[in-house]
Amino acid sequence: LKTPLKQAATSQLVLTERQPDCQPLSTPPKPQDTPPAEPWTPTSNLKMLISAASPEIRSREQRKQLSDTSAEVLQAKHCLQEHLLGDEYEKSQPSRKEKSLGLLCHKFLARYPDYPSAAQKSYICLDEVTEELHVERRRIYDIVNVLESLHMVSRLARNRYIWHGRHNLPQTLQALKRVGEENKYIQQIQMIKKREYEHEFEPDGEKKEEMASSLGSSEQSEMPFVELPGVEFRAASVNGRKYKSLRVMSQKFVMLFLVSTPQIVSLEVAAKILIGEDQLEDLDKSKFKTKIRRLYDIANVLSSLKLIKKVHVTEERGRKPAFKWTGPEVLPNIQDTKLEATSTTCSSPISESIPSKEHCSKNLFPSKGKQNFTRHSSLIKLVKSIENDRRKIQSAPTSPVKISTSTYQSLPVFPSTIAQLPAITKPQLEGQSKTAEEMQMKCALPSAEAVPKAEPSEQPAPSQPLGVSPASHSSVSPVILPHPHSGVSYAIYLHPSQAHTVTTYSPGFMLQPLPCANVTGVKSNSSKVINKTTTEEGDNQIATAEPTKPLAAEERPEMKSETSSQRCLKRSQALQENNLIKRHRSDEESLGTSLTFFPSGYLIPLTHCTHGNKADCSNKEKAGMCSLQHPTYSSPVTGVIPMPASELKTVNIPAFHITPLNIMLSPNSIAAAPVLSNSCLNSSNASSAPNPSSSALNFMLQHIGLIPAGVQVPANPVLQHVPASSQAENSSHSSGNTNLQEGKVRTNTAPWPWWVEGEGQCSDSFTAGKPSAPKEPQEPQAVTENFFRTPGGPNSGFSLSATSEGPERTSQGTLNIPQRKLEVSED
DNA sequence: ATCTCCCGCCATATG
DNA sequence: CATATGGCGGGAGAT
Repeated sequence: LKTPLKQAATSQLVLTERQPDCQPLSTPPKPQDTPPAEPWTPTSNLKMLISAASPEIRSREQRKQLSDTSAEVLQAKHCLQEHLLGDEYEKSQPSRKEKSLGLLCHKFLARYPDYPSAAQKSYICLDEVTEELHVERRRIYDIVNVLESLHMVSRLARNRYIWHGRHNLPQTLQALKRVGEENKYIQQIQMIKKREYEHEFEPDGEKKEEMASSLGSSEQSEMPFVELPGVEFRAASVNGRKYKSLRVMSQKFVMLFLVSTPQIVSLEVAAKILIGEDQLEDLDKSKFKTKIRRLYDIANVLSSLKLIKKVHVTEERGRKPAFKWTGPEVLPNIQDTKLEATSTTCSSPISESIPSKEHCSKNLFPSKGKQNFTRHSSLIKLVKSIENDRRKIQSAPTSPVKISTSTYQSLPVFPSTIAQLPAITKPQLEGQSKTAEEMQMKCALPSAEAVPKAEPSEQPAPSQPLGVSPASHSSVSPVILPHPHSGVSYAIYLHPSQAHTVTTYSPGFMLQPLPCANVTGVKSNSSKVINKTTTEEGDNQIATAEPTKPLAAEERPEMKSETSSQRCLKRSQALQENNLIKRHRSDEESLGTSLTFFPSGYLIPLTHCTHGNKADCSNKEKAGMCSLQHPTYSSPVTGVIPMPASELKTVNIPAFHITPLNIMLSPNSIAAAPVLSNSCLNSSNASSAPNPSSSALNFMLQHIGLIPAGVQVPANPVLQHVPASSQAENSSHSSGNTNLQEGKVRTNTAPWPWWVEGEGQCSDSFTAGKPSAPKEPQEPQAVTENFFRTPGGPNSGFSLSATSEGPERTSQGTLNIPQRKLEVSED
């Protein structure tokens, strides 16, 4: 019986504490029995206590535990008791919530820096984690799987994962968004909603067929895991079809957010769509339930990552659980050109900006032997064309994707959904990029004076198992390693802050297209920035163990932007333009200084340089490449029209710049590091690609040509139309006038993780002040959701436009069906 | 009662 | 074969 359990919990812990040797708690709690090997040291007990008490304390203490004394233990105990007392007489500990995946995930995340520097690659050992976090292994898998879907971690081998942190996030999100668009999720969503709607009226409309057909057509039966250039799944082995669930489900779930306009997705809809993809119209109820369960699991993790937040949408039916995207905005996918630097932080600029197509590569080549997923710039082109073709095909009214069914694990021949190109391996880039100088620069820049902080004790200097790249890393890496959370990472975050000054136009964006350009004086700036950041943090910083945590940085932009967001629009653009110009100059200047961050994925070409002697070759080539690239990426960012090709050529960017970039680029993925040597020539498709530079050029040109003038102005057409939409939440300015619309959104802005909210116990020094903040903004906002936007008729192929163009297009053909009211309430 | 979602059995995959 | 992974769904807290 559970009841006894609860009460006993506390006492149990206490007891256990003093009996190091004895079998822990054999009493009520089952969990205890399980841990066989674990030596129940006072410390471990302490940990438990702490964890029970509050996350913050726990994580903080956890690290320091190395040399605890009995005194400490007692103290901890004390605290715990106090918490208990102060709180509620005993309704405490092992409550279900304390075991929630969300909380667990937080603990997990607390162990690693959001933006680990290249030097601090952390490895995750599941055994350690499970032990330290006191959880069943199974749970960790849940977390890791979701993280994997976001490319925040990747599996190395049994029991081993690498932590990438959020570096890849922007890239991933963009890729996901793109895939989501290609999958026409929007339509699917609308479909479902429409269906519901119809159901209301007609007792049992025979819409089935309609829906079935439409849905069926649009649904992709298969949708392999979306990969990123540098983060493929380790080992082809991992390719089994089983790679379906959590991982993929998670990605799909995220996609839904990214594509839907009010960025709110109800579980119900999500579940239906996800099911739909797996099997046609399966009205299986139990299946639905299961799906929902999984979605909750995923949602919990995503919530911990603060990518989404739980809300409730209230419609006619009643209120349904839903989630709202609170993560970084993802720039509108401008068709293939994806050059925009979506970077959140300068740290990752590079990675994110990699051309979209690349993102989309999937890992479908199971059977094919190892097949390095080396991506060639030349390939990109190819891919692109393929993609286009595919789209066209897909666009066919009927069932586009079906083909791919077989695709699942067979032929590379069929590019199933998106181009599954071998990706340029990030590692490669990394590998080459890592030059001693770079490293040094890096080190220097991020105030080496790390904050004195207890850090993950272990950090087992991993012996790089993998060949090439690792080696290079390691050799160089000795440097930094200050503190995971401190130094290096900071520099990175900072940029974004600067960024918004410039890029204000998109308020909620965490990842602004950063003004990479203006980053010139990194060093000096960095220090400044840091200060800034810290100050700002004060307000709503999460009471995590590490105050310094990057998270703060993320949130920053929002706040700032809020204040002046609107007017900034204009200005920002102007500024951006200026920046652009500046950038060029600065680039030159900064040669010595370095640390110029280049946003874009334009690095791709660089890859080629990989082969041969890293340094020299790369520089030369890079320089060339960069020149080409440079204009390209800049334009998207700024919203300016792409420069003429001629200019592209002319622009010379010193090789140096590149270097820095690279660093940032490849924060992670040691694993990959495929073949450095033959990367260029590599494999299959290479044939079509003559030489890198030329191909790159072509690529570029193509893009330019392809890019319609309108496209580049991301400015979110959607937002304009629907002011209150996604971003409405936090922006005070918007709230006022939004009332014209029908629905209401009650926003209860609570920055805190939901679980933290109610708990008085949590209030530690940190948390104490918190509660107050969240409450204030309870202003109702109006949001109207365009549920039924349909791009053309049911059969009209939206293919071309929709897919490639993104939002704008979609909205054009929009057919607004009765807008429904919906009320979104948080919590 | 409904919403959440933890727990852990057990099928698979991996080594 | 022993383990590591990870579907999956019962069923119990939380509301």
